[in-house]
Amino acid sequence: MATNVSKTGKARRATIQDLARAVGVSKGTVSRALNGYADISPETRERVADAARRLDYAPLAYAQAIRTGQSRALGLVLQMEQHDAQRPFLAEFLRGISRAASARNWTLTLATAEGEADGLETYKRLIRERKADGFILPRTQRRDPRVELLRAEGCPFVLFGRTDDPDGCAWFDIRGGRAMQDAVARLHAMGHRRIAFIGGADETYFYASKRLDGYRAGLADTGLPVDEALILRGRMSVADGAAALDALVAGDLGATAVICATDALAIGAVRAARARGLTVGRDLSVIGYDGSREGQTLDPPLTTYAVDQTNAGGRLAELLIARIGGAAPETLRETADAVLCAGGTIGPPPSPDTEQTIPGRDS
Amino acid sequence: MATNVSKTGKARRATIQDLARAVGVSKGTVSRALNGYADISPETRERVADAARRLDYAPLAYAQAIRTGQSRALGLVLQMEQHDAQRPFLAEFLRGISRAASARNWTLTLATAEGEADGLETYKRLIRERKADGFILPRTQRRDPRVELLRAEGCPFVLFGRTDDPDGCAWFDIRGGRAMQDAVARLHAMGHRRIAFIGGADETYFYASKRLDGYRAGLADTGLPVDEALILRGRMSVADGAAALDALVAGDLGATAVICATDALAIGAVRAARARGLTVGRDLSVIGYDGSREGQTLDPPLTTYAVDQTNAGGRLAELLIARIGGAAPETLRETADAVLCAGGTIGPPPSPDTEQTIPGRDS
DNA sequence: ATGCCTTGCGAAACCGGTTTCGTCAAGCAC
DNA sequence: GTGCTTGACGAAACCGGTTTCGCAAGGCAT
Repeated sequence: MATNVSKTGKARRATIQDLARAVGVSKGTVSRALNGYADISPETRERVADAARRLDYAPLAYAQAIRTGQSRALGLVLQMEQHDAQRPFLAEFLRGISRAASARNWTLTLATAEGEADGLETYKRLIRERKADGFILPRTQRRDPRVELLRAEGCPFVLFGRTDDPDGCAWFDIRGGRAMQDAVARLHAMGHRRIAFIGGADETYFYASKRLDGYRAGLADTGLPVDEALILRGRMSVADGAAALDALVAGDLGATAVICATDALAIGAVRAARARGLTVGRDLSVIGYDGSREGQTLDPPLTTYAVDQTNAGGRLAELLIARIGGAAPETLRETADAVLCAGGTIGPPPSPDTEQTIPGRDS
Repeated sequence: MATNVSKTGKARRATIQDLARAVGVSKGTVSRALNGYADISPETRERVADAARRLDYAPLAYAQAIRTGQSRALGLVLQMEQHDAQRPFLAEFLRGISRAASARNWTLTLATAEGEADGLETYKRLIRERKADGFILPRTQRRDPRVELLRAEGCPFVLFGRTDDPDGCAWFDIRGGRAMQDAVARLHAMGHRRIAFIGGADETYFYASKRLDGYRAGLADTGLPVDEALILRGRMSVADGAAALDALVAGDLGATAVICATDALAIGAVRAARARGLTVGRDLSVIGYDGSREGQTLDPPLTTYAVDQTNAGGRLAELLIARIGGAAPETLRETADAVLCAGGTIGPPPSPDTEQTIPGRDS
């Protein structure tokens, strides 16, 4: 009559004791069997595993945590002041993390913060109360106070992006610079010779500076000269993109293509170009970076480099779990490339000169 | 020399034992003092509180959980197939939850699921392993399998929205129907007499049916007849909105205004109207619902009813914590209204008749 | 047969809290 | 002064796991 139903009639979880009784061994043996200790006979291990399946037993992470100090929870703190960029991808990013975490029976603990200072306080609180065993740090800066804090606290973490001082850091990064470089090559191959760049003014973020570097590298690869006048900076909003394009046209610098460090900038550029009566993809080529939904709902859709946020979240979760497990950070560094997402906003340059206007010359 | 620094030199958390020693009482007394038991003298309580502050002591939620069964974690499962609608607001919604939760020293455990079946499995897993003490259910359906599951499991939950059978349910809901009703009244006051409605085809969601009800109620209030031909249904995408507007114009039903159940539909309607050469806000009035960013970046911005997602998340967290604390669900039911967010997409109807075309008659 | 090493498991301590129970001293009524 | 109640706290059990330690049984060499 000993069932796992309490007096209230509600089904009760099986505990490790129940399992031990069912198998006829001590609970210490059950624990060691489930955790892969070597001093358990294969036969006993098998019987324990069977019984666990039958009784639908799973250990409580928080009960384990009290002894092991680990609660199998990944931490993520979203800083809400960074509106624009993070928002569109959030759901996919979370999906990636959550999927990878659940697959290994970890969970995701999420918090939000209102600014940098509040963010740091939030990390401290979560660490002090051990709400997470480690953290994923989105949108890293070149010099990132969060990294310094977590390093000092001895708390495991993984960067989404990179930082200037890689000491003790594990990361997953998308090589945005490489995408910019590829963009230059592509546009050059199409015939463009005056290629402008609209990037972020704020190079405290690692990715912002890397994208500009990539643009420069692309010019170097193709042998095009760097013209600083073709490099425009703004914040990362749509309006900034529009303003930059206006400045570019007003400067009359002969640019036939514009590479934008983000889709938001690119969307602004496309709008401003249209407002001036230019047909994007013919009179002017525009290429973005992000693979945002908004860019794809443009008509024609924006040519851009898409980032797989679900994959990024998943890899970050895996890396962090490994890091918490004790792997050396140096062994936990991965990068991936953004992939070109063909749209309709690039094409050969218009033909002010002879080259492409000679009839019949299409060999 | 007894400090809270371990051999490794890393700062160690103060435990309840440390605190007990510092005050000179037993750890049971400390626990009871901190948890507000009556059998502790005011003086002792004060000394314990002081020492806790000095030692920067906070109990570990998972150590408490092992005895109390509660880990002070709110659960949220996002179902990823519901792309469009949930995504734009996600960050703000999470912010609301997280803020309210942290204020009471709770945390948010987040998981994602790929579909309804996977979602239910996810809830089961989280419940079985007690990863959360209760759940916030976003996007409730009229008959919601999650509600049935949680009810059966005896696990506390709060709905964002409502459901047909309110038994045992706590909720926070935005009265979308009331917004639709208000929209009709407003348009009627401007002079519109033929007001169409573009809504969702799928009335398994409570809110979809409520919005249509609201539209009908608005017509009834103003004495306008219900013309079923003016009620169009689609899924909730931009394309559906465009298709519905096309159908409306093709039907030549004399509609001068369109109320849309979501901003996505409204954006589609605006686009389709423009494609036909209509000036929205003059030739045709369009009004949406959601307060989405996309709607506000239209030019002119969409007139819509905005939902405060941060507040919704916050209220839901509060209600759920109260529910977990044992409050009766009937006492935990709140509603709020969406607020009109004035844009430029509505105006008086165009004047096919004399009324508004008589020159000089602008008294 | 003896001694030694290995294998496999039980017993018990332990993690950091909560809660029950018992007890001692003070206060009060008589 | 005695008996009873009350207030305030300590001791210890407890929650559900993990980990250490010790020991018995069996195998092997001698």
